[in-house]
Amino acid sequence: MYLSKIFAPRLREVPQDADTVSGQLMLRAGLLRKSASGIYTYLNLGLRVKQRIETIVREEMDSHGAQEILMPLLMPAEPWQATGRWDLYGDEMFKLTDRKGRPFCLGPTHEEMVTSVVGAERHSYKELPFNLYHITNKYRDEIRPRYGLIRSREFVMLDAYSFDRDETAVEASYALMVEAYNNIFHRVGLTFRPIQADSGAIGGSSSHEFTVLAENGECSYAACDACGYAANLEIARAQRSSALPPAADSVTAMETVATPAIHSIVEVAQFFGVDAAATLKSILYIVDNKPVLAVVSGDDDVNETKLRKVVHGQEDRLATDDELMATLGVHAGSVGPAGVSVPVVVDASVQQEAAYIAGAGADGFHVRNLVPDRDLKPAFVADIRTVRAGDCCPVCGKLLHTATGIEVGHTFKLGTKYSVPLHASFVDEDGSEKPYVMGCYGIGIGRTMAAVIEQHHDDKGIIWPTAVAPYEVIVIPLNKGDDAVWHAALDLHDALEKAGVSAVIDDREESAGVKFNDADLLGFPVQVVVGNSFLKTGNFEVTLRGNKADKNSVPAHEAPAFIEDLMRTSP
RNA sequence: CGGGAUGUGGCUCAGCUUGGUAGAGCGCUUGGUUCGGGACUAAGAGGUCGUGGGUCCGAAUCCCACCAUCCCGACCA
Repeated sequence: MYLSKIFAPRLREVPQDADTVSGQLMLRAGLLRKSASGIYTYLNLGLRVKQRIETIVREEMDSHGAQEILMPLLMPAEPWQATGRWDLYGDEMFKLTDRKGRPFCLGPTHEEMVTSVVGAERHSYKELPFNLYHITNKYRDEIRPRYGLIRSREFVMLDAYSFDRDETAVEASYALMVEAYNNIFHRVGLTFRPIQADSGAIGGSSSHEFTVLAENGECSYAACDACGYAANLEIARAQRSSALPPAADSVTAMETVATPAIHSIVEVAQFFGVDAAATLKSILYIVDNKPVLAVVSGDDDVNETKLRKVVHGQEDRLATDDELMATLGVHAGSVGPAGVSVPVVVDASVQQEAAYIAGAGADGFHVRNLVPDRDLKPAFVADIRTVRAGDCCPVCGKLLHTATGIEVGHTFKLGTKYSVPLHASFVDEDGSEKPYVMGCYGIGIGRTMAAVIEQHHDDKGIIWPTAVAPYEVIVIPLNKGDDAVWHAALDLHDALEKAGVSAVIDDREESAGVKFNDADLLGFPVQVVVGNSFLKTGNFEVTLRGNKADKNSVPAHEAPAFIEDLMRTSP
């Protein structure tokens, strides 16, 4: 391919609205153009990468027993209403109506659709298990699209759905998909780790996220290097390791202290001359329209996901100032946990026998010597704190660290959450109809592409892993005016193409510097320079984009074989 | 949804305070010179100044509304 013929307009300057390395590089290298916030056009080079990732995904899916289908993006509302997600998804779902006024949506995912398709037939247990997957666009009207392809409103996703006879059988289907996922992410060149995760809006019993380490990650997790425990911060557990409050003197009663203009935990700790760990933080939440007071150690943060689970809620949010006033008669800053009329959830790491300082439940006052065991009447005592770096691993007790990553894949065990409401059932051995036990498995293709760039770039540009590179080799003839150079370069290019190696030749009238910089920006794994050294010695200069220091001087006739060999032995 | 910012040739931005009819660099076209890490030179093309309205003799500039984009927040008492 002639470089001048590829529609991949490069940008010298960083586009103003790109907020991540991958986003900038995709725009700069001409892989992508933005159409609207969170909506992109894949230009040719970007499409090629996308297709290569999809090919790897298909190969692994097929070899792990899944079969490809294709479901519509535009879906009727009924199945969504049947599972309750029509409302649950809320504004995040792109909804529309047809000319007759019938409601439709642009699918944010496809559980309802596959389950309806499968449920329309009546299978025998003998035909189980089976797994259906497809790769298409998904639509989610994100509150705030961000990070280029990492959080967009239209995105390409693989999703696979397994159908099993029972809870035992689903384990095997799940394991198969986890294996396929591991293979896929290895093959595309990502370093990643599977972490335990919340199942969120999809629902279901357990789930894992496949997370690649990246600064621009949209997901935070805690991990233990000693035993391998890793979990999304939404659900991560830990042994609290920070300072403890002073032990209680059981005789001393709770005492109210005037604390004018003292609001934050930092101010409270300073005022009383204690560590933040000796204070309690009381925060009023509204969970499913009912108030719940969450109480954690002053140096901790409430984990809303955990809180929601404790009280079996669906949605939660912070109470507004007005609600706070109406419910507890106090402003933020003096909210206290003692003697309140709303349900109180106390974090399990709060010391029951210790003396804490907390808000007094009246503006401008705090209390000291609050002993939880004596002074609080919690509805629940449960783990509702967010894990922090420095906490200890819940499994082995070693130090936990936290990091952010990009969630590129997610696997869920769904149970019968969809098969029951959508009446998807099979006939079991005893002749009875039973709902399928389902699993679902998703991979963000565009996100994977972005993650690959996040992990494989330098200050010059992209460094594509060979497995997903839009082209594998770029041939750079310098001195285009010199016929010998040009023809040698073209011969190499043709020989590579004939050998099945995708190659680009930089046929432009540009100075050497421009060609080198563009080659580095575009990031094709192998660069071949045909220039002065060729004129002197007849050799090409072959380098890997990821290791420019190693220059290989290769005789022209040996170059194709050398390059193929080089690609085979490098990532 | 709240707060903030921005919107000017393809890109990055200046001009706006103090209204007088639009600029730079990059990119693009043509010619010449260059030719191993973003060359030089000459000549050129290219702009409804986000949209609509208002003020004014006159608006990119001032005022209002809307739209779009981005950032921050919705994370804490």
